Amino acid sequence: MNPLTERQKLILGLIVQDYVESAQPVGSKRLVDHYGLDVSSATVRNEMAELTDTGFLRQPFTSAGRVPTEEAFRFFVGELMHRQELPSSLKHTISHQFYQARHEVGQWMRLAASVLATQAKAASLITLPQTQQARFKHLELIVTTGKHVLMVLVLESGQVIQQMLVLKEAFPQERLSSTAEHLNNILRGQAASEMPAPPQEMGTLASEIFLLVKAEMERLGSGFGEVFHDGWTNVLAEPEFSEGDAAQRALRVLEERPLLEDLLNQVMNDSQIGGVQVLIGGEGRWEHLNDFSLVLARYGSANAASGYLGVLGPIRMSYGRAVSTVDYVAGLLSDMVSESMGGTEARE
Amino acid sequence: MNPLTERQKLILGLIVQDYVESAQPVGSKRLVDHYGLDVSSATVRNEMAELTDTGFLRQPFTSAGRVPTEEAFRFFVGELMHRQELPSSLKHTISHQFYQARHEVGQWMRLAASVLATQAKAASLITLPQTQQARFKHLELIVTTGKHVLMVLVLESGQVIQQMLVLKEAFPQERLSSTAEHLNNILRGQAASEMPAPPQEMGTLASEIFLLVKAEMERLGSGFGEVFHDGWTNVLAEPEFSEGDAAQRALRVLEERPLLEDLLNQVMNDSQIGGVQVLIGGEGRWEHLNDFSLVLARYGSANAASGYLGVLGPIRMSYGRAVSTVDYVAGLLSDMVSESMGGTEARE
DNA sequence: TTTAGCACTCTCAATACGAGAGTGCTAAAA
DNA sequence: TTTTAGCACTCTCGTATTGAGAGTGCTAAA
Repeated sequence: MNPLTERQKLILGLIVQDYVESAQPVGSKRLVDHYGLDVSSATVRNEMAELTDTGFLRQPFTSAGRVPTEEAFRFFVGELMHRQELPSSLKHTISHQFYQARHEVGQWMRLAASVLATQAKAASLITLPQTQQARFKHLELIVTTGKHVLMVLVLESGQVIQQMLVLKEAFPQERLSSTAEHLNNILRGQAASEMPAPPQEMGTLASEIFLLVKAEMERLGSGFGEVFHDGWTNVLAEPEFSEGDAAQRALRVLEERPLLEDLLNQVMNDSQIGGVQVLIGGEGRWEHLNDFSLVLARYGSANAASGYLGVLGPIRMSYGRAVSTVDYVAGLLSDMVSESMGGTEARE
Repeated sequence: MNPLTERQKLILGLIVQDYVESAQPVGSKRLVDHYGLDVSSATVRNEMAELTDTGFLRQPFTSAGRVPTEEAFRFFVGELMHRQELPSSLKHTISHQFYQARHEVGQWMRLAASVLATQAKAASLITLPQTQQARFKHLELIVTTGKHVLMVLVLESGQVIQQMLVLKEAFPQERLSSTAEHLNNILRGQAASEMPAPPQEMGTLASEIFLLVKAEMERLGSGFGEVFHDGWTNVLAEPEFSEGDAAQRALRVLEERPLLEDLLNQVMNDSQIGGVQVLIGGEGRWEHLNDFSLVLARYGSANAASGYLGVLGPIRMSYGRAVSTVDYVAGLLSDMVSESMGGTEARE
């Protein structure tokens, strides 16, 4: 209830720090010995008793050391933690790697997943950058052989969708090109929701393609598409998951798509690009995350495409490192998005 | 040494079957009771003692039941197993789902991973279909805004590569289209290895794009690209992985790319499309797979693109189900590949 | 060759016990 | 009033012990 004294904050911070490193309950004596406190262990014990009453610490059993509660981690993240920025030499290396991967979105994603996982020593998740509302930009139809036609659909956000179509009959490339050109003129700048039914006078070929384009843009609007990830072995290596079903529960976040979509929508629904959200434990809402924490951010640019990224680790994770890593990578990806899709903001 | 008698084969088969279901060592009495053998448990014990000498069974400790060795599973898969085909109603449902996903390769992959994981109750892995040698088919350059240009590169295998380029100066669409057309004429049908250096007389823009195309096609040639997967929770749910580091070792197959590439290259190097390879235990060569088995197949069409797919589960897995599932899905994907890239075989 | 019978072996679960760690409390010191 | 030393107390964890039970291997008879 009462605000914590400075000394209590110090002790709480040290307990969190020690527990994060050791995964062991922390005792009063250990605290005094290792961190050179200028009070005795008895004094620490008194403070610890108080912190236990306040709900920040708990004892696994009568005479073990103390373990921080989820509440303590939330307090730590909110008020005690200081970021552990990546060394700038490392930042240079990383941004150089991103520069080399600049051409292909899939490569950014894999790289970002790998960097997040390695630096935060946790599992990482990233969704593809997507627009709120997909808008048509350009359509290209390319004959491959006979009835097989490759449809390449470009959205204003820069997303590209490719589909292989098998038509009922073969058409020459010129016919397909002119059809594509025709549709380009009709559809440019439109969202799926604004598209009418194909006009009566439109040819069979054109209206078939029209409907495919519309259907595909509608499909794009739902869900996050592919989710990239890395570093699950980091999580499985943590002692708290060496037995029991916790690890399995966490993997469900990856494999049961609705779970992840629900989670991101609820946690990030009002978050701006630039901030980092920390979810500690299931927060009573997500049982399968009961022993895990998530550090999440949104990246991209507000009026073009944006996506989510984050790391998942044990509650006992190094938040200082995780938050600054997530923040840094989110910034990098935001730069990548606005650079490579640079034109799109000009629509304003 | 001596070939097994029919009765020994029967008993070995039953032990494997029972152990797969129960995950418990199998005793002689249990065998007689549950499977209605018309011999006594003492007789079974004698046979079991012999099978133990031969190396097909082992006892976890002096007086537990018997557990099949890896050798036994290999024998089982080779000679005793009968496939457990999926019910045909299920096959219909599945092939219908594939039909609906026919337009986009990523969707096939996700669907196939999901079907494999669900039906074989194991983790699934699939690589994208790729050609041995990427051949240029078509290039398209699309202005997005100002200096930002989208490059769409189509290969004869049907693969499409998209890249966002930022040029040094802005060009009008017509200029880019004619450059693309020019390159299309020069490069059609060529593999990266056959491409010369860009001719001197070629313009700066054209040769810049030329080099990008070449570099990208070379990059494509190495590695499997993205690997789709599903069903790791199935594996983590197995009792043998509830503790220990086995689960972590298995996930490394996914997260350490060279491991997977090495594995697929060695196991599948001479395999034809149509066959199923079974890898039981690490086979002494892959330590991290020591407690796991893999059922692998190649799909695609020999002269167009092909890829690998398979499931990973405990050694104690239901091979009958896994083999027929992998085989069935491989067949489906092969059909998808040859249908959607149908034209390509015509090159012959 | 098969089978009944039986002694034997080894695991697993339950129990007991001591060492050790860390606490909470009390009373003295600052 | 706050801090500290001292100490009894509590509880876990590792080790040792024990008994029940499961399943075997062997022997001798069918």
